Amino acid sequence: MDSVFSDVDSSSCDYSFTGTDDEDSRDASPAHEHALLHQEPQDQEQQEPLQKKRRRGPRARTDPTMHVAKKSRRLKANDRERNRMHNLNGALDALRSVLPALPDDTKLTKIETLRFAHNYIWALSETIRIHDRARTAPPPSPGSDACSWASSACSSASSPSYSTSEPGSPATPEDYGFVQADVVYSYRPTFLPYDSY
DNA sequence: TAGGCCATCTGGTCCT
DNA sequence: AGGACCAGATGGCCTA
Repeated sequence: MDSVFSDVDSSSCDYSFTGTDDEDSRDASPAHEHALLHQEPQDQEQQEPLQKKRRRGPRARTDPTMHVAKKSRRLKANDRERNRMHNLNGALDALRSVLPALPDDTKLTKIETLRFAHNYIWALSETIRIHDRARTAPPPSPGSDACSWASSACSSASSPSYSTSEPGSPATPEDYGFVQADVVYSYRPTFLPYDSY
């Protein structure tokens, strides 16, 4: 079963209809399919090291009786969808690039990236809010640590970091707790709403 | 080997 | 009509 796809060139996208019958291959020649699937968006994919190339599974076969015109539309739709997802992933990479890097260079998963970005934005806005309040409000009493917290947090806002326990299980607030000058931003009990996603 | 993550295909729905 | 968006399904890759 696997052998059906195992010999598909991982560098190409010629993985559609490879299992269809003669009837199909008659009208939709592999060359045509290849042309359809090798419009622009494949370039970026080919620039990547061929480490993770997904081949379509059995489900990726189309109805053998499908008309050529319909098949062509499907192929184009597949191509657009692939391109769309590549764009989405590109945006996700851009988002990763502006987030504080993990100490061990671990790449955040998609969901981790979104959650972390959410928390990061929250932490930054919170820093600004506290900083503004500290500037406009009268000096707090000596016992209050709001000002000291804000100042320490803001003075070192250049390199926030977060703990990295288990990349695959971002389930604890500590995983995404920002630490700035020994101030853990997760002081807010409901800091991480990710469990409500 | 199981589970997590991911890429891809696919058909449905909505929008232009 | 065709494209964008979405969610479900499926199988490959990787790691514990």
